[in-house]
Amino acid sequence: MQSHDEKGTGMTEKTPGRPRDAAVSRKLKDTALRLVRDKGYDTVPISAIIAEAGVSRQSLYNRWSTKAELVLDAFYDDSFTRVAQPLPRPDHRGALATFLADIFAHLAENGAALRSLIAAAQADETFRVAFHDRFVAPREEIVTQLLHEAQAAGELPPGRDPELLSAFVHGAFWYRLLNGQTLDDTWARRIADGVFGP
Amino acid sequence: MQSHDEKGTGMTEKTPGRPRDAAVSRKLKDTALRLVRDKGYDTVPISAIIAEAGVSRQSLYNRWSTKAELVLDAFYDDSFTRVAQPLPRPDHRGALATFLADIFAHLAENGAALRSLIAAAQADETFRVAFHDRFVAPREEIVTQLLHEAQAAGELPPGRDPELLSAFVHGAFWYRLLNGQTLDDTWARRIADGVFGP
Amino acid sequence: MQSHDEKGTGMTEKTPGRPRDAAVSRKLKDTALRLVRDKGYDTVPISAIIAEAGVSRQSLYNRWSTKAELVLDAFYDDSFTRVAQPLPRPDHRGALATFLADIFAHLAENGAALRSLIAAAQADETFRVAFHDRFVAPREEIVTQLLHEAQAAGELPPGRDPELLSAFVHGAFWYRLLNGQTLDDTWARRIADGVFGP
Amino acid sequence: MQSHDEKGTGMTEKTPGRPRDAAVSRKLKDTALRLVRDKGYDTVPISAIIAEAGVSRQSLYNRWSTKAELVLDAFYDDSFTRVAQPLPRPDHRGALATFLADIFAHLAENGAALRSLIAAAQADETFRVAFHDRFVAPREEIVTQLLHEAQAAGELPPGRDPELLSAFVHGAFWYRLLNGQTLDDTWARRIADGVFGP
DNA sequence: GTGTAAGCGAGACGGTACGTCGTGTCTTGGA
DNA sequence: TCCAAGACACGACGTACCGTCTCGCTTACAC
Repeated sequence: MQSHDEKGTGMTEKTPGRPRDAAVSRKLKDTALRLVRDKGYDTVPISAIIAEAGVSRQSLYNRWSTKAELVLDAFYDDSFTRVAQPLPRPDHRGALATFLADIFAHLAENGAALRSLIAAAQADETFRVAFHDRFVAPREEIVTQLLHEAQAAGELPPGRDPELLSAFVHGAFWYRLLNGQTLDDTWARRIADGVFGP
Repeated sequence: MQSHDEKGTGMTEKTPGRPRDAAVSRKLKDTALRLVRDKGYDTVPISAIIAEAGVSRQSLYNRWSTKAELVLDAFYDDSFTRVAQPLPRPDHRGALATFLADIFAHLAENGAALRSLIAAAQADETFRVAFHDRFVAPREEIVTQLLHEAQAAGELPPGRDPELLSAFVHGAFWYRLLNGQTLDDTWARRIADGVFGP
Repeated sequence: MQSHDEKGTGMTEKTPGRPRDAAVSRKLKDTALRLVRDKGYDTVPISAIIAEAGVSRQSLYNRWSTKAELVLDAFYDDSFTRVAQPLPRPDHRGALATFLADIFAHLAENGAALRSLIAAAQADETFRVAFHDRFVAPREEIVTQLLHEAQAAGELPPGRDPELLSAFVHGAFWYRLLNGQTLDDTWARRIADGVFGP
Repeated sequence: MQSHDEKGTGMTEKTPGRPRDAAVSRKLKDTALRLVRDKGYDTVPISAIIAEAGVSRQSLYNRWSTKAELVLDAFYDDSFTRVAQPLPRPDHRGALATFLADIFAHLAENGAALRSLIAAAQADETFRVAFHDRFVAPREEIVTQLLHEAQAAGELPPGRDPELLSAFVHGAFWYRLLNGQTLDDTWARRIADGVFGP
């Protein structure tokens, strides 16, 4: 629940002057999250966010340089972000299917916003990196880890390439998401089966 | 080399008045293509395209409603668009690797633009559909077809799911592209091997 | 009733493209004039002018670079601007008094605006020059001319210095105006008497 | 060398708490004076003054409500402000010329700032009054007094109107100043001659 | 001494205004 | 009807000041 992108608050060193008002950050992130979910990323102008949040323009720019960064932070704070749910061990195939099904369930609410974040990432390299580090990489790591464990447990044939399979899994996920296709439990199962084999 | 998106030219019905100047369309598409490749999709304003093309604003809007549609058309015209290169039959695994390697080679030049098109597609549903129908689906179909043939030829185990594998292939491609990772011959081979098994 | 400051319309050469809409200029100048008269020069933001005029921001900047230039043009167009009322010849002292009394009468309505224009002129040299050339100098010239004629007619002693006396006249006017003091017929008479001697 | 406008220090009543730091006032006035002289009144934002002075924003607002008041105070402190130099008696015409020449000499350095103070006075009535009381009225009084004495001494014809002549003198001064015209010894002499007659 | 009250540097904060940019529609004159 | 040129309404942007506020600290005086 703590921010990563906010400017100048990297460390907790004591700074002179009036401290940033946490409520302002809170309101901005909450409003941004809500508006982006409701109307979509680029339909929402910055002015709308600050107006709804009842906050001054400068207060936003004091914290974030871009709408993208604000929204990224907002999503990170959001529960959607919980990433590290422990996966049940014995059945790795089922674990993967469940993990994917969970993510897909969240996309019902956040899919549009996630798509717009991916889109925004294509126009801004530093944002892309931040987005990758905080959202993409952790999830990919989880799957890669799971596949390695499955291989160690003999559930996945030793010849398979976990990194590649992880890219397959996330790729299939992104590909369908960005092409406006459905992502449901069936697809989660199908992907898991495709990875572990018939 | 013929346009699909251009407005009002679907049929060759006789219209009264002065006919559209094909050179204008040509200049617009060429300029759009060049500028987008050079500076990126959303760095290039429409004003810049018409200025460079030496064409009036209205002439553009007579043909396309959006920058996205123009650029889509421009890319469609471009050689990058050739999609249906015949695949050599006997070795399907190798055919897939070659097919991917070809695409990846084109991305060296067009990757950035393609990414921005995918990004633009996230904000505009009708554009997304057009983009999908003209760029995404054909290529996916090629791979699906190839996998089916490979299965028929016994090169791919019968238990495998060609549609899913096709999603894996394109997903891996998109995933790496959109995350700014390299796509080279090695990856093409690795993907093909991942699909056909070790 | 024709503008001097409007950009790019110095000559009546035929320009290609859609011509400027005279109604837009009209509305801008009228609104600017009214608002400045009512609320004072720097109390009126540009945004208020364009909002009231129902005109786009760019349309204003197409014509004038500054609020100052717009307002100056607006005042120039205004009847307040009529400057060259012919002065009755025989009685030069009375003519001067009448001329001043006329101006003072106009100040009842425009005094505040004139003060704010003078103030604005102090911050912007080019505006100051424009203001001087179009408003100040013509009036000073009238008085100087009148004094010369009076001198020729023997009404003003030959030893007097018309340029200086003209500066005295306008100076007294400005001095009282800018110091918030009254300017009425009595003062007009008093100034005229001071110039021509008892 | 003592301030008039500073808030809350009118009397020397004992106030509890830490007393104001005179050095802060000093630094503010000095910096304001210097910056305004160098770059002009409205080119200098308050932020620049406090930054240069190394003083906090609040410390300024503790003392003055406006940039205008601060600058007014700064100028009042400045040597330019010395107003009451005794005038030599016998030759009143020469005394006036000298008085004006002195003022004009100071304007070489302070003219721009004085103009901007006059400008600021047009937008703020209470400031206008303060400015008038401290800068304008005293000087006008000196001249009026001098003219009365000259009249008593028979140097100025009894029919002349000292108040009007004083307005002439200062008016001519302001008029030329605000219109960006030169003010030098020649003009001082010319004005004096105009007042006393040939 | 200790408490109280204000000054002080620093900087956040809600505002307001600014001038620029981009978009899609429109209105000229001429082809 | 097309075309080049450019005006137009609209809406968003990021910046600049302003005057107020809230921190933590310091400085005086009163008790």
